[in-house]
Amino acid sequence: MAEREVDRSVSQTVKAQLALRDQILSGALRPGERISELQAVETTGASRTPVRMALVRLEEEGLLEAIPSGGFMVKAFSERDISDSIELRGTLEGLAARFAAERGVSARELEPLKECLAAIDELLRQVPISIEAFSSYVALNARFHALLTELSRSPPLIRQIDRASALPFASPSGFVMAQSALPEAQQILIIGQEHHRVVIDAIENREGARAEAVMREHARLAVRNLRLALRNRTHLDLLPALALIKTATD
Amino acid sequence: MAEREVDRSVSQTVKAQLALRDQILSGALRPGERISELQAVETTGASRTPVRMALVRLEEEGLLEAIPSGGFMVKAFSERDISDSIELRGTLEGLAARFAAERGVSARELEPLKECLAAIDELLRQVPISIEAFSSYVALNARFHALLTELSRSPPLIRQIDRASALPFASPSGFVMAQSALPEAQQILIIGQEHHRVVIDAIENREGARAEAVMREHARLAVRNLRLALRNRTHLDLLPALALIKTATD
DNA sequence: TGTATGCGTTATGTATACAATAGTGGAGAG
DNA sequence: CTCTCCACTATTGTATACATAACGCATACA
Repeated sequence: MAEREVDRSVSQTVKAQLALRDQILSGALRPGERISELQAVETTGASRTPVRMALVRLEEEGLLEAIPSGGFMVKAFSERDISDSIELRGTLEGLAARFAAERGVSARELEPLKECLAAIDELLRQVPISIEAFSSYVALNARFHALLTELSRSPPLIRQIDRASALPFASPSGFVMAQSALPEAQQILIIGQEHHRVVIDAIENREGARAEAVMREHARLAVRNLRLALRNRTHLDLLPALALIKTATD
Repeated sequence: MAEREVDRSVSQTVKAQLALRDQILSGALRPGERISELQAVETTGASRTPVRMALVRLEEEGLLEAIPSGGFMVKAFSERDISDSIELRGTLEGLAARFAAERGVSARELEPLKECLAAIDELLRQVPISIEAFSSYVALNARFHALLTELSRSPPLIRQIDRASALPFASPSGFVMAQSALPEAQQILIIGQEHHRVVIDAIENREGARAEAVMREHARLAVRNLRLALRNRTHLDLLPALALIKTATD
């Protein structure tokens, strides 16, 4: 019998949660597939109690679905579910931007946002963009959105946005990855960057309505691009998050 | 030793979750107070495993907060947290109304909404409104909002709205309860009812922007009323949900 | 041949035992 | 008298044993 290798650095619950999430997002577990606790115990190395806690968390996170008769299955999403999630997130980010604008933000707090902006500008100067630069872009973009969310100073809203981003395609990096599958990718990234610039400007000038509007437009752009990207699925094999979309068209 | 009385009709996990939620919302457990598993085991009648699952769920729900060193405590909310949550919910409901309007809703689907509307009208005809009628109003109002949310036909959005309503004051009945503490309560309920009427009309005529706008206004009204109600706290002792608001002014 | 019923297996729900850690109180020394 | 350190206790984190319910298969009967 394999003696259990216990890693004491992180809790078993967290370890199991991360491992299971990886399995789901990587597509190792397919949508609709039932997830067996025993199997999860073997693959994660934790015992049943932490595995169960991880499963409950992932269910609340929206990646799993409880089966009425017991147990959990990997949730399946339709294309519309995904695009709705993106729009949902854009709406919440719009509210965050408005809060930031209305409540006032010091120049010092905007500094890191502007640094992000400048760094992204630098990356986008390359035509065409390299793989490494693209991956830096994804990270910077996610950071920009996270910082913007923080500016709202509203813990409930921040929490909700985090939740809404649990679905990989609803997260900023999800946007970006979907867009990367399009031929006109770089042009789209530049438009998105323009949105970022406008929202900062609106927040600086305390124009709440404008800040909100541009973030919503930002999300609508992402929705359009996602739709386009899904039309030519050829490029999308690389996107593990796509594994979550049901194969059957509903 | 007391033999454990096992209720097989519902799962122990659900039973524990409901019991704990009750304890929190009723104020039996105060904000900031650490919640002891052993104590929860005694009060809920379930054993530690289901209790822990319930605690995890309540944490994801936003009612509890994980303590870094282990365990959970009852989350405390500032007045702004609550008002932000109401506005957040209004924003999401606005999106739901817009989706409903844009995607089209059959007359048959609007029927139950209109019945709600009529029933509420009937109740509000009493001046002043009786306690029983008021409690019917709370239920009908919650039902109206739930039905409206459903019309969006967007599972991710519906899910998110449910989540956003976990905080008691962010729920429609929370709106109503806060409003009920005001002298001008009935007048406010009538204004709210007017909003309901407008959103139905907008959805029927497929005016997405108008449907969205009125739901957001609806929430802003609730925020204003909450602020007013909190000014004269005298009436609010009756609102158990208030137990979640931190006592210390931050 | 098809359907229904019963039994067996498997997986989940629940309970509890064990381990480890953090917090607390007391005692001793400076 | 106060501060620090050690030990003990209480509580959480983890593992596993036990109970129970669901699913599948096989067999028998219509």
